[in-house]
Amino acid sequence: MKIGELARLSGLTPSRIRFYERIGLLKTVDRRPNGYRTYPQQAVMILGLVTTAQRAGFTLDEIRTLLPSDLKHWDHATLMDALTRKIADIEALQVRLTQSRAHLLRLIEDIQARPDDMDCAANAHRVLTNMLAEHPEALDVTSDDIRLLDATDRRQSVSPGRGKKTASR
Amino acid sequence: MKIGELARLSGLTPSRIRFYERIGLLKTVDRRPNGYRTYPQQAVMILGLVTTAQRAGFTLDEIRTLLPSDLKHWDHATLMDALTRKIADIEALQVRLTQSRAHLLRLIEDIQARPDDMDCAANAHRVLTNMLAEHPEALDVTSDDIRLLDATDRRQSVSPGRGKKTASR
DNA sequence: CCTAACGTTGAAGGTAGCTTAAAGGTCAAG
DNA sequence: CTTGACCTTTAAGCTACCTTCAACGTTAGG
Repeated sequence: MKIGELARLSGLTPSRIRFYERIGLLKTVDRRPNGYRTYPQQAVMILGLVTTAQRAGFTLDEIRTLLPSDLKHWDHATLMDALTRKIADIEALQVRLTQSRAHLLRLIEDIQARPDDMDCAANAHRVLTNMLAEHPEALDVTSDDIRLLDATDRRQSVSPGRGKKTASR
Repeated sequence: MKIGELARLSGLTPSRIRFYERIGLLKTVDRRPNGYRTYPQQAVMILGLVTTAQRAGFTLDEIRTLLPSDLKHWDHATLMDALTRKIADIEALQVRLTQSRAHLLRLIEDIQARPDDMDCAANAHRVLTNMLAEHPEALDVTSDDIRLLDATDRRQSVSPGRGKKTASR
């Protein structure tokens, strides 16, 4: 079949199919005398495999190293290993997402939990401080630093502060 | 403070801080007579906020539109809306990941469930067919098409198939 | 024969979020 | 005075995954 038909059958664009060929992902392609590419039926299955693997989170590079030239001769051990590691990756990502979600929920609650006697600016400050205190890993900042920020921010200071590390003139 | 110190306090590289300034993410910056950038203490908090928001899944573009120039004057409604939608995004992603994970697990099981009397090639074919049959959305392919592939693959056909444009919808 | 649809190529563009390079100015210490 | 750490700029590069463009050849149908 020609590239257009393969595109229709696989749901990919011709440009994408040619791209996959260029990067060595689709090797089952011949040429007709007129220069047109011609594909075996198998190509549909290969492309389906590629997009499926992509949805599962594999990069094209990974897919290329896993994909045998002949769909019948897989490297069983390598494949199983890759699948297992990909599952672990997914699980790690799920953990991160769960944390992010919880973090956002806490943030929403925190914003809404504004004491009646607190104005918006002070509430903003309170929420921000809580948030940054919750994740000190990213900020190379000690609790001393947080307290310091706290103070300077409250004073709305833009003047040359003279803290410990913070005040390099 | 100068950019080096801000980099140390925030945990970001100077280039990244300059980059954020260039794309309008960090506007609290002045210049000394010698051309050096100089930042208020607040900048540490802003950068912390940016990286935190990034970890939560916000793009820099989203962060820019949400970040007020003054940390004390947030657009409360817009912010809450963005947070809520981001949580929904995360949940959608979690669903997808759960599906991917389940899919990979099924795939592993399927590969291992090779009947004793089946050779590797046939098993590979069986697994592939199951897999592609499971996700017809991506492939613009009917079960008829699958059966077709099935057949041609078995016959190892590479012949000039001017196959009827089977079910090209 | 003409036209529309299809095919070919190589190069460049685009997204997101930075980093790196090149070429230079500033500053404090020894 | 020199060294080295710091600062400046613009431009280009990088990863991943394609798309788009320009310029051109081929084929099927009327």
